[in-house]
Amino acid sequence: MENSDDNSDEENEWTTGFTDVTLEPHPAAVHGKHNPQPTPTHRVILHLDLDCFYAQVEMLRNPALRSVPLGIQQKYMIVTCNYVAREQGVTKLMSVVEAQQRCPQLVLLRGEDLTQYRDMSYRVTELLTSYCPLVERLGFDENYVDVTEMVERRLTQTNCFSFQGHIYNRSVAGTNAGDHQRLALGSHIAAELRAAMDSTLGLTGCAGVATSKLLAKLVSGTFKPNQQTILLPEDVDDIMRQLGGLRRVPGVGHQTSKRLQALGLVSVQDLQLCPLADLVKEFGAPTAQRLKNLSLGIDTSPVTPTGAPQSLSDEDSFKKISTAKEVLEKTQDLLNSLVERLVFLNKDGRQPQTFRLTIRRYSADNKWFSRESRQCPVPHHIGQKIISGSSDAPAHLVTMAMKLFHKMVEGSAAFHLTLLNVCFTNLPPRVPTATGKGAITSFFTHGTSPRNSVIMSQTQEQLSGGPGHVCGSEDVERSAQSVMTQHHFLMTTPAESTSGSETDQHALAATKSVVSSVTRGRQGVTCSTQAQAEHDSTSGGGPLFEFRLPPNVDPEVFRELPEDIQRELLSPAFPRAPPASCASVSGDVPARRPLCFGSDKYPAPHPPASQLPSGSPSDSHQLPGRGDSPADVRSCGGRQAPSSGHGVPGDVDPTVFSELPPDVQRELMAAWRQQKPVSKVPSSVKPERKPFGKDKKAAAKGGQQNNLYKYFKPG
DNA sequence: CTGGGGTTGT
DNA sequence: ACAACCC
Repeated sequence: MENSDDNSDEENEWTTGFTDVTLEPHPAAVHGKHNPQPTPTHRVILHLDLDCFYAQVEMLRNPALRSVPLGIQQKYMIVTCNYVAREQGVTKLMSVVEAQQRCPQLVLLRGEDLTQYRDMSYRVTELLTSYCPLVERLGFDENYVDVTEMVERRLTQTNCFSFQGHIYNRSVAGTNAGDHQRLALGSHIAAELRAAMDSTLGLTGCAGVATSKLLAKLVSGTFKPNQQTILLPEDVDDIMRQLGGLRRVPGVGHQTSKRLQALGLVSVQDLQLCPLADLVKEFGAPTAQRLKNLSLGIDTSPVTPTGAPQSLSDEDSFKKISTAKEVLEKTQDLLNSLVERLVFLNKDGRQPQTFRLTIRRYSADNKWFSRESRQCPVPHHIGQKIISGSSDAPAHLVTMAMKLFHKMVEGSAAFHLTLLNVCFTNLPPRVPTATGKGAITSFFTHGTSPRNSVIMSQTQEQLSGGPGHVCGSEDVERSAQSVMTQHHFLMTTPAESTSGSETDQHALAATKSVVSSVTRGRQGVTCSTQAQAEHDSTSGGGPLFEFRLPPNVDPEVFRELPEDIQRELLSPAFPRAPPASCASVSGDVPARRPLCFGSDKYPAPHPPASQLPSGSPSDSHQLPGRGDSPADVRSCGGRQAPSSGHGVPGDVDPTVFSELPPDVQRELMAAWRQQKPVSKVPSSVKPERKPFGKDKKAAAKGGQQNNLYKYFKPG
């Protein structure tokens, strides 16, 4: 909402001190007992970092991999590996050869195709966003969350404080949580978010709790894996100096550290003590101040909600490409998958206005450096074709790409490329329409729409309540109602939409039925796909995605469908056969495991995190919606089985459940826990409900129900 | 034998 | 268009 920066009308004590920093680090954190006012004086920032993310995704898909050393390979590199492999000396960014020397039984999976990782990554961000709107992504496996407002809210609801997880450099027992109320509350929120990630997505990770992004990130990795750590203000200087090399400061990259080294600065302490004037000469005032602040552990940068991506690119590297024909074919492949991705992403109708082609030329000397690119505008009608799934759009794009290519490489000259990249940028900011359709499509967005986010987070706050506050069932009901209402919008035409819980339940039942039929359908379809060819995935000049849509599918309608369902429709076989190396490990590995949790999907031989070197002893699984007694009961150290039996009623297909948006999942679970409204949704809502209406266009403009039924009709 | 993505700033 | 940063 527009008043999201609301806390600035009060005087804030903490902003001024940072600009003229010549003093030592501590911002003197006195959030005091003398000041019981709710005015937020200190931020509480979380950094969440998933454990060996790609490996975790693969182990979710095939739990047999949990017990073997697993590496994810891109070209000649191990980009990440599970902890079994790490115990045997495999590390991130190690060459495949060395990894295999250290660990001959290492199981390798190809990780060049990021599709599933990206999908899961956005599910995580989406889940976090459903609790709190201020979520910033950093890569695929890290998120910052600004939980200041949630903390302030809980501050008003409790006067009993405790820490969850570790405290940097200190013992929990010897530290008074009452002296660090906000960070203490933040640590509970961190634990809840991690528990939510585990129980709804089956993913584990670390968290850091601190007063800035910088500090939260630095502290989050103190105890790995799957643990969390708080940094108290009095330990800021320690953690900074403990870093040692300047290169380890986030924001100081290779170039900057080299320039600093040229100034004689190598350790964090060197930079802390360096006169600002010296830095200004080398870097200019703004960067100089920023660098010095970083060295002091000072970082005022806000958590900026990432929202929908601002660019989409697809690239491949190779040893050599030296003919125009090869360039054309590679470009075609890249464009096919890029366009496909854009359509997936394009639930909200964004249209790229710029296209860019990037190359890397081989050069023995400066192998790494040279990337060159050329870009051009995307004509409006082409953009239209792209996002509407028109079959000839890629042809136009290939033409554009080759023109751009020849702006960099002369037609007659010899060349040697080692990389090609195609990229859509300049995606226009989304304009939420005032119409009903706008509201509907906003439901389908990645949860990154501010409007959507705010709604969800408020809902969630009501659900979770604060420590010490037992959430009233009224709150739960109202919250559930709000989400049901959105489903109702989704599933009914405006004419039918009367308010009332009964209608809402029918709408929800319809959702379940529809999703159920499609997910079940695909399980029959998918089986025994090929062993992935050694070489590249998708063909040379393979069919455009349009051809893979069912014949009578309106692309516009298609765009409105949930992502998972879109993907299923586009590639029913979902070609993801376990590579040969995997087959040797477990002959039983199925052709394709649906990418979601649930007892029938993930056999869950052990609950996801339970076999990991145990998390912090105080980790509890406080599920949202369960108003727990005040925070001092944290001896509930045992983990409840997270992913398998988390309270989904027996008459609900876990597959169906898992395909619902994460926030809706939580709403439903909350409602089930309270034995509330939706529990009486009939279990036998099999596709008996009649599809009606066959007018595609009319359906697309109006309610979604007809369209959905058209796709998923039982026949 | 260093990947396949992303963002911001100039 | 590129360089820097992040993972």
